[in-house]
Amino acid sequence: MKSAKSLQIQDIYETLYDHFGPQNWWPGDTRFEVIVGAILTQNTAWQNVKKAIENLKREGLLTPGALHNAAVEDVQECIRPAGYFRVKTKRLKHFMNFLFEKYSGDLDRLFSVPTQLLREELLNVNGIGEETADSIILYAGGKLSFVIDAYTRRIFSRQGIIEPDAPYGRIKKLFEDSLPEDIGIYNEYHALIVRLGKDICKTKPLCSKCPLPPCSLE
DNA sequence: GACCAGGCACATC
DNA sequence: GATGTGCATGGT
Repeated sequence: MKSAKSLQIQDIYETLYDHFGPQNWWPGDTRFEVIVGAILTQNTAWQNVKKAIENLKREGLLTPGALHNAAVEDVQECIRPAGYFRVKTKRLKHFMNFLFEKYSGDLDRLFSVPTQLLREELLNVNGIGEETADSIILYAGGKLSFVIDAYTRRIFSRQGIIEPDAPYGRIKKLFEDSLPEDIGIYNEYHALIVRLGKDICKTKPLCSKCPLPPCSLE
């Protein structure tokens, strides 16, 4: 038995997919690159994160062992373009310490942990909050965990489907209860929301170009 | 030059 | 428990 909100959430997925097509996220060649990107993109434009990732790759630091052993100053210099470079270096190091102390630096072992427990463990790492944890689980681990972000709040509150200040977990549960348990859909839906947010539904929205039903701004 | 970007931790009340 | 603040670079 699906609520009206669930049906809207399903309809909006169809609309966005038809409008934008598949987004093929996450941009990144390896699981480890996805994890690093998830931390670096916190409150930061992906454009800037790309430069940081390229720097890390060029310096040979984009593997668990290399990043774990890298000097703090070297990491800072690579990720400077992504902003918050001091805090983000700490956050990367916190994750590496967790990965090596608990899983010997082995991502296969990390992602063999059941999703719920994995999420709790990631949230215990200083610097990994709910969105970053869910991004890592979904896009690096390929496991079911819907990602909520600022765009999701903005777009779906304007649609009258959620309260703008609803807790993260409530929004996440609404999406997960509304959608089939399908990695491809979780993957594409969040990516499509970001696409809509970046292109159209910004703080200054271009509502004339929005494929969604009329919202509270129109 | 102001404003924004695919958050999070921590201080303070 | 709610609210405020620091963190930093680069594009519009």
